[in-house]
Amino acid sequence: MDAVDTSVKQIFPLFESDLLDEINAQGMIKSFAENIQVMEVGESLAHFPLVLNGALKVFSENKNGEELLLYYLESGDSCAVSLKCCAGAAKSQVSAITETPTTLVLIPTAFMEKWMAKYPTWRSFVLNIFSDRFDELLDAVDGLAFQNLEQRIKLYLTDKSLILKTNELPITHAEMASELNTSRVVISRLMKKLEASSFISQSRNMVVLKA
DNA sequence: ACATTAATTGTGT
DNA sequence: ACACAATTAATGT
Repeated sequence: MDAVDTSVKQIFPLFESDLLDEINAQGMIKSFAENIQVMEVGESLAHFPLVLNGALKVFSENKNGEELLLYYLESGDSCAVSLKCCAGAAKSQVSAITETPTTLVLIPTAFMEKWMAKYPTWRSFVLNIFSDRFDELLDAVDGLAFQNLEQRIKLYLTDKSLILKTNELPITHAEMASELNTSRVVISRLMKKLEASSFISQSRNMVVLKA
């Protein structure tokens, strides 16, 4: 399919054309609607995902069903955790859910390593993915360890508005609570504060970031 | 247009 | 953390 080639090319302009051809030949395009579980804890991966467009959130989930948001993926990203899984044939420790309608290119894991050796651009792409995600993870951990919840909320909201490309965020306090894994009441109280300091304004199912 | 209900948000202990 | 009050959106009549 030529559509594959052209869109991959647009998003990963650095890839050499041989590599694009291989992606074109081996990759499968898959589109998802918004709010679809793309990956679940415990699932093992036969394919390595590249995000063409859209956005997904990646989070870890404990046995009680509590979530903790790790990071967002958007166009041009991929997931370091799935890289690890490919390499070690390990099972995924995280889940991913589409945040907007999303399309992915799925590449059979077998090609991962071949391409690493064959294509310098692929190699550096993969290394970059690792480094980017690692940084984001550090941020997340830093937030957990050192920042107060108010800071985390601010970060969460600004991040989300970046991903969704709007500052009108259709979320409930309960959803935020589960992603940042606190209780809803605490979120409500902090959100009230943020509203008072006119960082946001809110109404039912809606938070608006102020400029 | 009004009443009923369910979901979301606010507050006091 | 819990319980409950207040508010708002959705639905039926």
